[in-house]
Amino acid sequence: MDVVSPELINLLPDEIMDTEAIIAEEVPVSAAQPCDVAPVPMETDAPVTTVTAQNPQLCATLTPAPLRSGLPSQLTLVVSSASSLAGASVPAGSGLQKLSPGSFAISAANHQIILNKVAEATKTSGMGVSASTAQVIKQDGQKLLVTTIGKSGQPIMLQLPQKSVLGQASGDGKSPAPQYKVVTIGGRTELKPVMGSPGSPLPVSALQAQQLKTLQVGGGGGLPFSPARDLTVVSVASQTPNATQKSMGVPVNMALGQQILTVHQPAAVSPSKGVSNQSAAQSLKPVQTVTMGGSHFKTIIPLATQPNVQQIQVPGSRFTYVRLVTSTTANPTTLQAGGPTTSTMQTAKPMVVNTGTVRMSVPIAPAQTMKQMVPKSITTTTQVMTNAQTQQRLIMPATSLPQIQPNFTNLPPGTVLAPAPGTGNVGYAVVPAQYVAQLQQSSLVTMASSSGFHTPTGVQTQARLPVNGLSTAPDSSTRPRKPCNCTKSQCLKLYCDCFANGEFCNNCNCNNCFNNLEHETERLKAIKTCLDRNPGAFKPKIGKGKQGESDRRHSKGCNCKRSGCLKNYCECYEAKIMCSSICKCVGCKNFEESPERKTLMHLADAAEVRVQQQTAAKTKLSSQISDLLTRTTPISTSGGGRLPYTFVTKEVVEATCECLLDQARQTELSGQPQALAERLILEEFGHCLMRIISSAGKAKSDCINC
DNA sequence: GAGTTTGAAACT
DNA sequence: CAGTTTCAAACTC
Repeated sequence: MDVVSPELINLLPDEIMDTEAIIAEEVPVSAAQPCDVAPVPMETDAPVTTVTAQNPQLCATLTPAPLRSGLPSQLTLVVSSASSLAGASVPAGSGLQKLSPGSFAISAANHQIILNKVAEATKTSGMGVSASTAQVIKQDGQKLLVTTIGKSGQPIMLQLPQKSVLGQASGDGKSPAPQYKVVTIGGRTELKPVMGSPGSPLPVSALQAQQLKTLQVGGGGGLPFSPARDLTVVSVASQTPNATQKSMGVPVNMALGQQILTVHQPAAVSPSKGVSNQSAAQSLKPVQTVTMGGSHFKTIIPLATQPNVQQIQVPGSRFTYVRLVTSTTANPTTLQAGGPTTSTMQTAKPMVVNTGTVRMSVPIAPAQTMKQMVPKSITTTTQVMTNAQTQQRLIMPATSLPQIQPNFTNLPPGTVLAPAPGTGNVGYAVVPAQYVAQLQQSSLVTMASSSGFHTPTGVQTQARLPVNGLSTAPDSSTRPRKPCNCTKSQCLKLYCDCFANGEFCNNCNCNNCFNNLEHETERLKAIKTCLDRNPGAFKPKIGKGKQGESDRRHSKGCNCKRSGCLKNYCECYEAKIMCSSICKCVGCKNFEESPERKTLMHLADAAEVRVQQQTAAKTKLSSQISDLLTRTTPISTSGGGRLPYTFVTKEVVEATCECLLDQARQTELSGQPQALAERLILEEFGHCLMRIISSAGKAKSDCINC
């Protein structure tokens, strides 16, 4: 049975697809909760191993089975709970949950174990609170997919709305559309019972604390995402129990570190991508829940081993979109796009990390660099965010996007979209790839929601070094940016360079800045306002020519009146391009043959050379001094307060002279008066002496110490 | 660092 | 669309 389509596979975290992991993995049942493995008659099509869990705590045991072959491997899986799993097919009190032989299959191709028809568990609902809530998979027709055990040991549960995949098989309308629950049992030694302790009267239901939200972001239905790619994502949101929510017990450990991923399963057998499958989307169960820890259950995300960065590559868009995920108290909601639901996303791996308070994904970098930047910083980030008190959110709600952004491709990177009405705190953030770099360099990620994700007051977290913006093309997505100094615009108008370039303010000097995730709503409104005024407001002003930079030109042209377009007031000059016919400038001197321009360029080049030479000379001098001091310092003569004289070697003198000559050249090139030139040279000489003395003194003290 | 100049953005 | 105002960066002293 081909349960998981290639599209889905692409969506799955690596752990799930790790065949080796499951093969090599030891039985993941926690030692603390030993499980009895007992053969139980089941309605299975193939002999399997049974996995039992001690009542009332659940545990699951997977007996490693060869999965490499294409044939369904035999596996025994017994999930049992004496109180909750005493289904009809399970001897009462035996504590065994039977899985019929036909109830599962192993899809070697997908490295998944498919447990079918665990509906019997629902019959046990009356046997106790635990049974009624979550200890078993109780939805009739549901199927449990036990995926491979991730190397990281992170259980991953996937919900596969089955109706869209296999629901056709049950098209008689009488039998409920089966659903697949994909559960990765990766606990290893971390595997712990999901249920409460035997003494606990109440089985702790993860559903009480969490819920899954299924979001479908489709393009064909008017959503701003790519029409070619639809994505269903699920947020796991903390919540209060909701009557509309269906609880599903997970007889495996879903403790710390779990990942929950819901993927809208497209027509698995359909070879075509992008085929509309709206009915499938509509068939999504609004809520799929997993019983875990307790009402206050929190999941600590072991990010070090997980691909936290989730990116969504939108065809036709130059941006990489990422999801910000936080918990939410919103009611269980299924957000669906109106358009096609076939998931063909190749690059995105929706992964919702669940915490009791905060969950997130990290803004993303270009796809090609994604994996490089994921690990460490994300870990730090998430640790911080786990402690936060507020909730972050998932990607953009399909229902609200059209209202917010008529043209998604015009969204500036960094756009944070407001939560959709009625969806609680679920929202989306579209973050530019550049911002990833900011995050990468920032030890603290402050993706704050309006409800209180804390950012150090008054401190932006931009990590990008303020490099002269002139050095790179302004339309470059990687252009370094100076910190802004906005005071009145709240950094929400195009006056603000950060905002205009779709970046969050970071390490800026702005006052009352709203260009951050703390002010998502305001920022969103501002973006919308700008786009209403000018749909291309966030498009690069300097368009690339057809044949490279030589054809770069300002998209609108400048309007300079007094600067002659030879100062940085002029956007053309600032971008190091010449004015073009579309410019409306007066007295323009920024054209190819302009002598003024040539002079300026010459001076600029000279200045650049000067800086380089100066830097090189200073570096050389310093290194030579250090080298000489380490080799020739006569300690015996360095007693008292006198410095050794031997450091004034030939090399030091030569390096000093180089510095002085460089200085002389620079003053000459810049046309400085002789008096000033002499002064600058003398000053440079003084600097050299200071460095020599300083290095000598340091070397002296070092030698004394040694 | 304060003040001025400049031109894009925003506004009317 | 044009004129005016606002704004922040560039520039000067």
